[in-house]
Amino acid sequence: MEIQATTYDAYRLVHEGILAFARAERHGIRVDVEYCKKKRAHLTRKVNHLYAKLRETDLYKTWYKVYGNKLNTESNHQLAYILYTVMKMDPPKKTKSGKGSTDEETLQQLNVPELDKILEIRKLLKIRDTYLNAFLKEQVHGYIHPFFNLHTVRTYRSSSDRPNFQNIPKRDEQAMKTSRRAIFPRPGHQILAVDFSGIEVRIACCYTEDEKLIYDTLHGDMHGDMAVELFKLDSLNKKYPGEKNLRQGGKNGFVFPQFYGDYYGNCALNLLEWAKIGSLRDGTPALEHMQNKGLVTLTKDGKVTKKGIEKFTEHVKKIEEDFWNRRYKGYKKWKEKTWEEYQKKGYIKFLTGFTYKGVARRNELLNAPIQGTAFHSLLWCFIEVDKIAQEEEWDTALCGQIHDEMLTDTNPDELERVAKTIQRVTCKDLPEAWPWWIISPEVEADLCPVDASWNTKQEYKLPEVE
DNA sequence: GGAACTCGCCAC
DNA sequence: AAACGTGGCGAGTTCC
Repeated sequence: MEIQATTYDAYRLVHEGILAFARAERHGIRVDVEYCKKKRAHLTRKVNHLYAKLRETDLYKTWYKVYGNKLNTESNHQLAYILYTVMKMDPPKKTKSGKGSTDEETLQQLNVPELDKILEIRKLLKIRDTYLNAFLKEQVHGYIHPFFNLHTVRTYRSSSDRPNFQNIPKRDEQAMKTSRRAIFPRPGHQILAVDFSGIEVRIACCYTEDEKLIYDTLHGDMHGDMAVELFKLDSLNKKYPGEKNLRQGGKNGFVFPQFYGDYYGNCALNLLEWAKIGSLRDGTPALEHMQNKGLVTLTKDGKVTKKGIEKFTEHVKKIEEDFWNRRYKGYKKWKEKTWEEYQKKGYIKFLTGFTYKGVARRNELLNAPIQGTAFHSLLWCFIEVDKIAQEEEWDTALCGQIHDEMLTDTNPDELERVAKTIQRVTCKDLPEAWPWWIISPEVEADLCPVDASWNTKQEYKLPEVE
């Protein structure tokens, strides 16, 4: 690559980034203190109610016999001892340090109805303690001031703390609503969030210059294509919910894990989980279809047999080989070249001028430039938008950032101007400033109504910029 | 009584 | 041969 950013460019990005983040931190984010208090109490009542039910169960009675007054339902250590030592159940999964696991997946597999109550309690406590309580602890005069750090992450991404603004629930409906209901714009303002679409894949395009990857990103559907191959479908259409699930499986069970460096063994197991909730447009369950295609064998009650898992794993192995050796061979070549360079020199350089050095495993090393550079693109835009906001004396302010997304606390009168500016900076100015952006960036936006909390966001079509 | 650890779980 | 990248944080536990 002939275009080479310098270390000084990297330094400047961090320097200006810190200043822009400091302004966002000072601005802060409004929280509904009364709501947090009320909801916190409400969750406590709910949890107590669940505790009362749990106390009636056999599991609890066994637990009490062993621990007496030291019994603590939040202690996974105690729970593991009860399940795997006292009750002598076989742990379906072990933790890194080799003890029987008590995470959600494991407890569900154990098929003990009482454990569902523990999971429900865990979920509510997570919302109460990690989010609502943290907001209350950190708020000053109704505003939290999350920090955005540029000095903590090996890949030169950012992190956030006090409180962490980058892990507020989004996927789980209840957790999302309960947590984000606490986050508000300034009075009379509205929250606008703009995020890059598939930025890591696009950055991978810039590094690898893989023609097929570029084509698929712009015009194709790599997740759908992979689902078709993995589940041996004739075709796939997202408009059928069962087939949409299979596409999700292709994406989250294969494509993303592969890009992070996972291998066919884990992917196969993952994909079988996705297959359970997938079906064809004619209603055929995905697993049944897969059996018809000879990908798995099922027991009478519809479970995948051990032999079936082996068969499917072999199938996924072949698809993995094809994925890297044929489909994205340019990407593979880049991985080999980059790993070799690192082993020879002890470091690699990012397109943004940052140097990655020190001991790294292969997956870490190959992920770093992509993750870091994706974030630097957001950071560059954040700085630009912040500068324009200063120059033009906006009443609107940047107030936060989540790796590939920026949030503004927006004056509705300025909404169109703000949206246009962000659209222009992200999609036009960025690739002009950094010509190694050989594929066009794209952004999507969400907007909340005026004076409405973050859980009310709706898709917002950004104005066209010529 | 605090530091350092494990585990689980939220985000990208 | 091995096999998922980057974080923060609450709670429990262990160590000193």
